[in-house]
Amino acid sequence: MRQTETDLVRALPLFENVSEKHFDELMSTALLQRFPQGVTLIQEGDLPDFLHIVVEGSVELFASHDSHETVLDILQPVTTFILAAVIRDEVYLKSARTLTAAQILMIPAQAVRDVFDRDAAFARALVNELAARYRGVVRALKNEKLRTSTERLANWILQEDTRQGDKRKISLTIDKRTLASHLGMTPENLSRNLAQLAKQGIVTSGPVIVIENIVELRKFAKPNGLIDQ
Amino acid sequence: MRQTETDLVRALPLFENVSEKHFDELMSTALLQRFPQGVTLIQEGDLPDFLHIVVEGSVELFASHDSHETVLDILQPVTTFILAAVIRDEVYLKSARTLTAAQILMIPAQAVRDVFDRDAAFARALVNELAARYRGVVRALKNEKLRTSTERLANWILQEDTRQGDKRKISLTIDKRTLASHLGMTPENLSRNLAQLAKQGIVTSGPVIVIENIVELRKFAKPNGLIDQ
DNA sequence: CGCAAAATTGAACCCAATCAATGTTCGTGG
DNA sequence: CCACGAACATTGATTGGGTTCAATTTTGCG
Repeated sequence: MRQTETDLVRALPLFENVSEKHFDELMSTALLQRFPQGVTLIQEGDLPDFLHIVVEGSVELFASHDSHETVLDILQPVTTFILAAVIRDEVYLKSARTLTAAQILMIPAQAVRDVFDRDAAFARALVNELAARYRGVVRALKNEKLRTSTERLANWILQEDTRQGDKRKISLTIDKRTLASHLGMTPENLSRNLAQLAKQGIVTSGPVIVIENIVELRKFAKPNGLIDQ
Repeated sequence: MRQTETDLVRALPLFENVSEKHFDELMSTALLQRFPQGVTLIQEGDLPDFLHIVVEGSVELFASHDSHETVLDILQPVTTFILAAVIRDEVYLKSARTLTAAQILMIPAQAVRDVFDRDAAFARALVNELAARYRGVVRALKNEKLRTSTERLANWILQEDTRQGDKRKISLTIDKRTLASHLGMTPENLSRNLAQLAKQGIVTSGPVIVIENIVELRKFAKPNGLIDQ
């Protein structure tokens, strides 16, 4: 593992205040691996071997039941995942697969639990990380239960515009099928919803979305600090 | 606060291994209060003053947006709530109200954060509690996204039957409106769904649900250890 | 009893998924 | 450089799950 990557991980809130000794202990047994696109990293129902951290690329978390599948989250660098399962040493509730080629740091679950028992700063950081994740899922649940799919899309566009620097012009980095499932809808519905939002001043052509009238869009989307962050 | 109640709280996994000194510190500033039914205990958007623990009665967690409301969870004794907001000292994402008359233990948020910084056992217990809660929300999200409302009801009946001692005869302790919103449906739909489940051997009369054919019901419900616990 | 709240039933409507057909884009190889 | 195929995207038609509104029945309680 190269120094730049170690530094990247070291800078994560999760490891910021961990002692040098314990950090080295965690990293010494860690693996940094490259995966091609479309690889299943973990499978719901399995017991956790590693704490995973997306260092590069993107990863989708999903779950299946009765031959249906739903995307629960899409992760960008740098993010830990399946922390809760590692902490409790219980089976994964979600599966994960790479959406793009990706680089994943894997820290043995036992090492995480060991250091967590001995390093108070790490324990505290874990609580904070978990609390943040918890709130993320609650937001997702509210988004799902309190909004229509068109509203979810409108809010996603507003957030993505902010993320891309308020250019009122968004470039899609993931394909629309993936975006659709991220937003909890079918690809067909994403098409229809984008067409629908033309009434609110949205113009779509291929992988580019232009916001012509952000006031109208905001009025329709009704962004909410207790759902969106 | 009476000794029996202190003992009850002391026995919670969250406080089990906390030192006597720190436990006393937490309890000395805590308040144990009785509330009538229908009282709003916390309001989404407010900053947390207390960590709450349901000691008696039941409490519902809900959220509102654009004049719609959805129930996110129903809590029975003995359970902490809004832990994540307290840890991070960030606004509540949910509101809480009593469903019945209830007794609530309230520990000042600052005291929780103070002890958490000094007591490693408490910090560890918090991580475990939070991880468990996190997994609970993930299960709820999967339940919502991967099942129809009739399936959610069927699974709820199976779980409730187990909880009430496998008598194949369930008594409803909460009214049907509340149950409906807990299961993510309208009261009208709960009625229809119960009628629907007659085909699977469910007989409903008033607040009593009888399971005549549990094999059929299971076949329909398709319980799943990665959604239901 | 008699009233109010809760529960049920019916009808119309809405949102979203599915199925099917068509159009578009893009990478590959001739 | 063009032709082709495969995956992706759009559009239309249909269906289904679920909400809403309205009317009626049942329940619980003073």
